Amino acid sequence: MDKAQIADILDEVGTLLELKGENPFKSRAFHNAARVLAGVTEDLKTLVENGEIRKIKGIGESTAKIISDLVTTGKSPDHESLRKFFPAGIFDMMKIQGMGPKKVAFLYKKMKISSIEDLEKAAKAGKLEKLEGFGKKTEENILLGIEQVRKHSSKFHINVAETAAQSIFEVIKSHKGIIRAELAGSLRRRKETIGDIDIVVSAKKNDVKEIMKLFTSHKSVERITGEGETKASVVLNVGINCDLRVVDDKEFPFALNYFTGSKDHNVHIRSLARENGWTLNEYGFAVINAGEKGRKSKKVVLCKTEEDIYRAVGLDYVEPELREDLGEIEAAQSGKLPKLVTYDDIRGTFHCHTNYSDGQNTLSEMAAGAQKLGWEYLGIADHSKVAAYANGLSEERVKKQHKEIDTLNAKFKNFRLFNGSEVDILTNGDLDFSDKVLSSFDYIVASVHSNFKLNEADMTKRIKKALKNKHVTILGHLTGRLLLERDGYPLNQTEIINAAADLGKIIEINAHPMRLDLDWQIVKYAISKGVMIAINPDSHVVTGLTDVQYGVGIARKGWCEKKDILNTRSVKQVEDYFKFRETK
DNA sequence: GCCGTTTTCGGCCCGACTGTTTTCAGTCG
Repeated sequence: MDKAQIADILDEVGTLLELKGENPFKSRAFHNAARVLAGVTEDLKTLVENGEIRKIKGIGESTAKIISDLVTTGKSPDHESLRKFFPAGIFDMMKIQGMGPKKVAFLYKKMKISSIEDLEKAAKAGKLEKLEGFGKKTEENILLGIEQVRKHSSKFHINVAETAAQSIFEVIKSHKGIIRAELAGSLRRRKETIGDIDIVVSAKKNDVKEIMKLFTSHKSVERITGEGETKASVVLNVGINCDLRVVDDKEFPFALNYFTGSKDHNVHIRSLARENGWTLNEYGFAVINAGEKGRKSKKVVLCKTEEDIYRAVGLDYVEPELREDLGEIEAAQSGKLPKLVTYDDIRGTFHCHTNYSDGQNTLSEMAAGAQKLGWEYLGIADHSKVAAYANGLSEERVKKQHKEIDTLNAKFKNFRLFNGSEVDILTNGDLDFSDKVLSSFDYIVASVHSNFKLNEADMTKRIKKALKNKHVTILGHLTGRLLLERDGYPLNQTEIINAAADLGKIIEINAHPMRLDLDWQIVKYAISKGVMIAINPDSHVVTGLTDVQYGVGIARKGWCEKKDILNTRSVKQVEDYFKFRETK
């Protein structure tokens, strides 16, 4: 059983304890252990065998026992005995907005409701409104919530969320009463997938009502789910939840910090504030009165920016991308935060699509976008012919594109388009173009886009065969996170990286350059083997100019050097990031 | 359940909003 599965079970134990109505701190301990475990990089089996697992902060006697049981036998008696109390469908019910552990457990005990279907039936029959603590409104909201769960994914890819957010954010930001405005939450932390959009603004009191109205009446709002004096919540028509919070300008940095999260980062920061005798909330610091615990007096530390807040609790400024309570706070205490790759470090990217295939922009628009960002090159890698779904290029269209690239390149100064192709790896490991056509490109990205259902051994064999093709420069999306919330296809990543190391190939990792958490172990392994990596958040949805905004090519050695596009600064920073992660 | 360089017991972040309630529990982030 792997680490992710074990973390899921610890989470489930935490939820089961909540359902049982146990001490909330007890259930939190399990959720916390799950999170800590997910960030552990060492081999779990070794940690269990040598007892080191107990030394990890957040993993105690009980959680270590569950982990140990799962690692050695694949089963945990503690987990299984808890599962007997509630049927599996109960977890689905908790995905419905407004349905927490108390309500779910109550409905199960009272009415034996144990699935979304049961719940829907009961709500439609009007059986819920008569129950204690429930009412007509709750019943309606449950039905709306069920509809939403069925209609939409609970997570959205960052560029879907960002597009939705920008449209409403621009309108709010342009209101004359706005003093400061930021997109917060996981969007600001640049997570790969986004649960909901958080907007934090500061404004004069007189304008608050109008700003709230502007928000709830925006054209992209499908439904208003909450509307108070300073906070409103809506569901946008793409299905994503969006919250607006309006505060006084002196509270803005605190609100921004609070709503950027992550929750675990906030909790840790607050405990640091407590050590100083303060409480911290979204409005500011307050001192805790001695003797009268919990009572607050006036604010003690004036902070104009987030930097000030971090300084006040003795920390270096922590970039939003690092705020996960995975060691960044300890690093900030000792001045050991890594310097992140920034957009200024990016000199170009290799995996971009144009409207020749499934991109949204023309070659010249893409080139113009890249130059506007100060980049030195852009690699065009449209799809190959078998990718009919993506309007893949035939041999004739490849020639046409090359001509157009040549014409454009002749006009550029200090900028260059590389003519590449994202060529499909066919089921048998062959590539989708002949050798002759392949040799007409500057470089080839070889990717799997079909037959994902092969078993691990066959998929690995297929990719290794493609890697051996001398024309292949980059293996596209090794991590294979092609679709939202899908973990990609089965393949032996270690074996592939070893092969790439032997053959001098580049591996593409689909993760935001500043957020390599999801894949950092495999990236670290690649670097340790001397394999060059190219990082993209998710090539499959990165089409059109969004490529230019998100994509990053990080070259380590080899073919890029020949073309004078080595990006040593970024590599250094990525390596620093890994060193930082490694010491956690 | 987990933690601790003042601690092995007594804390554990904190507030807005909703819907149900006559003062608050539950949910959410």
